[in-house]
Amino acid sequence: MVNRSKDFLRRRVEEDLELDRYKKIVTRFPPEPNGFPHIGHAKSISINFGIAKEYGGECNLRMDDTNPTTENIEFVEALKDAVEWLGFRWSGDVRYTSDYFLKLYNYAIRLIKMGKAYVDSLSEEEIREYRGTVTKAGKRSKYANRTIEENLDLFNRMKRGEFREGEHVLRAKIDMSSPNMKMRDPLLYRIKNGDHFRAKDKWAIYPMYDFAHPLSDYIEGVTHSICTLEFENNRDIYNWLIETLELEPPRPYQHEFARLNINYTVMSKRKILELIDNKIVDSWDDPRLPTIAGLRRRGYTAEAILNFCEQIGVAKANSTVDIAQLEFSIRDDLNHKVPRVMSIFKPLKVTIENYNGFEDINASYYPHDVPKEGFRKLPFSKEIYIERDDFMENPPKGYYRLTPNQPVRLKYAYIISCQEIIKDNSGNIVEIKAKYYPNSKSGSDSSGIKVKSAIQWVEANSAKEIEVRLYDRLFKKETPEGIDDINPNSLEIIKNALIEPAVIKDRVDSRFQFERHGYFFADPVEYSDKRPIFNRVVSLKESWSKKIKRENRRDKSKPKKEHIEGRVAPMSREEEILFKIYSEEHRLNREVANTLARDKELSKFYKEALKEFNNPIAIANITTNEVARELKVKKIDEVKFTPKDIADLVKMVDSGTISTKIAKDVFEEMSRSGEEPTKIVNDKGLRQINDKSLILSIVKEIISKNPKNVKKFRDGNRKILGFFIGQVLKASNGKANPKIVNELVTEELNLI
RNA sequence: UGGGGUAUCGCCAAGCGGUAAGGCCACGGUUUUUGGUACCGUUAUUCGGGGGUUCGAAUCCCUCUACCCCAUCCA
Repeated sequence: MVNRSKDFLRRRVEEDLELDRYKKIVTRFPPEPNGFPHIGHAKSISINFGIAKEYGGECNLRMDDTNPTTENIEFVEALKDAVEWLGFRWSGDVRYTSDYFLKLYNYAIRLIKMGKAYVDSLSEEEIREYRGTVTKAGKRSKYANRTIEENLDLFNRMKRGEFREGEHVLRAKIDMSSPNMKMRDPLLYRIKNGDHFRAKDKWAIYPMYDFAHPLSDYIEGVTHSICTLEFENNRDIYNWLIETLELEPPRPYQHEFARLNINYTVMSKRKILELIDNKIVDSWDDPRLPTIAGLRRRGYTAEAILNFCEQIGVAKANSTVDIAQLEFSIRDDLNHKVPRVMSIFKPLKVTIENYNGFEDINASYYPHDVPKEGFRKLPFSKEIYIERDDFMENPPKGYYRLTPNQPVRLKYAYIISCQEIIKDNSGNIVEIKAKYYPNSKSGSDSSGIKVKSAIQWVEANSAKEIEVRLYDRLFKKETPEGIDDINPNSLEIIKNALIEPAVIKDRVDSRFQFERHGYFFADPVEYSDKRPIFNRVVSLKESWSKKIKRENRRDKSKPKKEHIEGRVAPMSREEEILFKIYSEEHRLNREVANTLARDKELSKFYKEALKEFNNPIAIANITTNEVARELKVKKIDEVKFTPKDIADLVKMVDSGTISTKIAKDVFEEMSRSGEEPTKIVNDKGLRQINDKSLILSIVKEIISKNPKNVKKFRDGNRKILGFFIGQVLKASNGKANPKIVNELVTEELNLI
């Protein structure tokens, strides 16, 4: 990760720091303790704690416990645990929104006193009706005009528990016809009778998210309140509250990023809970679940998860990450960490008829490319087990393992070849009689026999039995819709797998690679010496089985989406007249004329500029492009340049004093400082260079400095022209006439 | 449908007017006592579509399209 470019959040943080908006960065991770955190939370944790760490700030862990009916202490613990396990430390103690209830209550009082909040007594259904719809404005409740005293009294009595749930709520008085539904007098407080898991029965009213969240951020001195995309609409309330309460700066700002989705799994608390309730998985820490507890129990490491979070990046586009990316991150991590051992899942007995006696073979735990040391003893005798799949009587082409006429190496031990196949009455292979080559021992092989592969094995009498749990993706569909999409084979249990004894006796690690099978983790809950249980974290990448499958797979390439062309809204009568004038009299091209005709402000601006300098096409072009951009973000009376300024700018371009490229820079400066264009050009000496010989010398210099790119050009890369033009322009501080540069560069390059 | 967002390779994702980064996946090859790893190579003449501005556009302007979010007394 050499030059990893910064994501938009980090860029914003850096900007805020540079402009001295904050002395120190404070972020927060604010989960609601109503479920176990999943890998989506890990992404948020990684962002919030990561940013705080990188910029020398702090990150708070805050339990957003404003809804007593769903929250409890078990989830608080799971959340704390997850953050710690991922390796982060929160600043100070764990925070709780419930600790701020009194402060929040006082803010509410202030809002009421300002006339900005009122107690509403509409029923739940009425409130819904009054809210209107996305296309229809809502209407305000008749209770909205209660006096401040009435509101204060009612709110106070709500707090004291004098009312039943639903009788009254506190609402902000904002705008019932706001196009943003969230701003239609949002609820601030509601009555809840049950006990809160921390505040017990102290409160009868509880703040809503939209009220508690910004204020809690403010109370904690949070600077960057980072949340997911679905809260974009809530940002208006966030700002409204802070502004309306006239809170002392510095204040926090909310920023949103896209939540994590992964294919073949589900990420929401609701859906995970559904799996637990339907007994499809055992509990929150089921190794098939994308919960942190599940991943952890499966054998994922914190490093792998953190790497994953870093790899997928942070952006604002809704996206679904391929589960293969997650699998990569754990393989990548475990590869250089864990010992390799041999295990047999489906044993096939092999009797080595010409071997007698017993020996202990010294075998390294790590392959040559893992820079770690460690050995164990591998018992060897004439009776061993190999994997059933590692022998085939009638092998397909390209099969590397043991066959009636293909020898194979027993890893760390000898080369064997098949002498006889023993079958039972129904024709199943039950045993292989083999012979070994005494001079082929690993490390001192003088047999000269070439084998295609080495396979794993265990010695029959010393091998230990283990249970292995082979986990696979939970759903068979990429985008699961429900329980019907469950992968019925998401868990395969092998009760009597065999493993070399050192794994059980020495226990050098809790994670192993079972060679050629995958990475495994001693189940932290159910493992015992009597019944050792290993979870498969992830299988190894396997090109052999894929190659076989590929042969009978059809190509199902997706057809490109068909594009539907929509209809442009028709012009009004006046617009049509304008369009006609612009395109026919002023000879503007249709697109420009169209843009101008449909936009009254632009049109007016254009006409005024035209009075100053009669060059309709040039004025129209700059108006519909540059001026239009400014008008998108500012109102007409906020822009700092006048039509005359634009006309002057065009005049300079027209006369060749400046190039269009310089004109853009001047325009930027104009809209920033409001200075006159001629002054800017003079002050900065921006006159363009038209002297051919001067430009030519720069061109030659650039060409001689970049032989590699010259070669690219000669090899047919025309786009590289842009590189040379850019370089020449840069060398002349942007002043060289780009048309001439273009001409000369092309000429020179073709000469070579 | 009003508002707010988003579109760059099969999946993520850089890019902010001057040569379309990188990772995953896939595909070849080399090394290998793991059909693993590592290493080398291949994979976007094109950035949702169409126009326009410019010497030059993924980037600026116009327009169309698709998808996501908002009408819980959830967060």
